Amino acid sequence: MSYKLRNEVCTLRAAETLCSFSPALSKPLQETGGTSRDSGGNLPGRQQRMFGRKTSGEQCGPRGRRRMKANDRERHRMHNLNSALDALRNILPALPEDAKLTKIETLRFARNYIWALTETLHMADHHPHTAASELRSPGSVSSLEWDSASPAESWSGATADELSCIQTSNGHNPTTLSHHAIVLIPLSTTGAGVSTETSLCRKKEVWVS
DNA sequence: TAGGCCATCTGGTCCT
DNA sequence: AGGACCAGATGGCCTA
Repeated sequence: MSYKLRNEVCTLRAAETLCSFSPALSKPLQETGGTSRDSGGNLPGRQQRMFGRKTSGEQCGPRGRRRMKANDRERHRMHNLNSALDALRNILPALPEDAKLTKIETLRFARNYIWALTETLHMADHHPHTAASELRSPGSVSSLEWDSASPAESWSGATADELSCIQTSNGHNPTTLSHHAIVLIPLSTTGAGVSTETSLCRKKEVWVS
């Protein structure tokens, strides 16, 4: 089962569980819960257990109603947060269709990506005459953790103006992506003494399309 | 089977 | 008072 499908099932069950608590709440969920995740599928085990769980939201009375409203808002808030993450994933460089970054991966990759772009701009200011035609073929490879917490440190092997473009694995199975890499193929401005390829990769494995 | 990831519920805290 | 935000808890699914 793909990552995406797994989450579809998960959200579906939660949605239907919610409906079981209060049919009235199913509407906002369908409207905002955003996404295709809320449609289709059957209702296996997890929901059965959720049905059985006694929550304060199930209780009638003012307190129970307040809790249910708060739960609804919280759910809505988290859906918005996830939508923002999806939007962020969409503007990150060319990931394969099926490959969805996890939340933490998305944030870390975005951070690293921004860092790379910033450094590229910075170096472009210092070397305005540098042309894309000077792109060289990759040579040595230095592997870096894909979700490195500190891009500036992790990418110290390459000067900033080397970081020019980003490629990704084009594997179709999302689980394969976790074993492959997103690779920054650098531009060389001087052609001397610099590493020619820097990668963001997971599990120390570099894969270049 | 353990670990990772996820959605949801929940109570506390802060803000308007 | 009510909403937003946060972090902990819970439980399901998947992969290695």
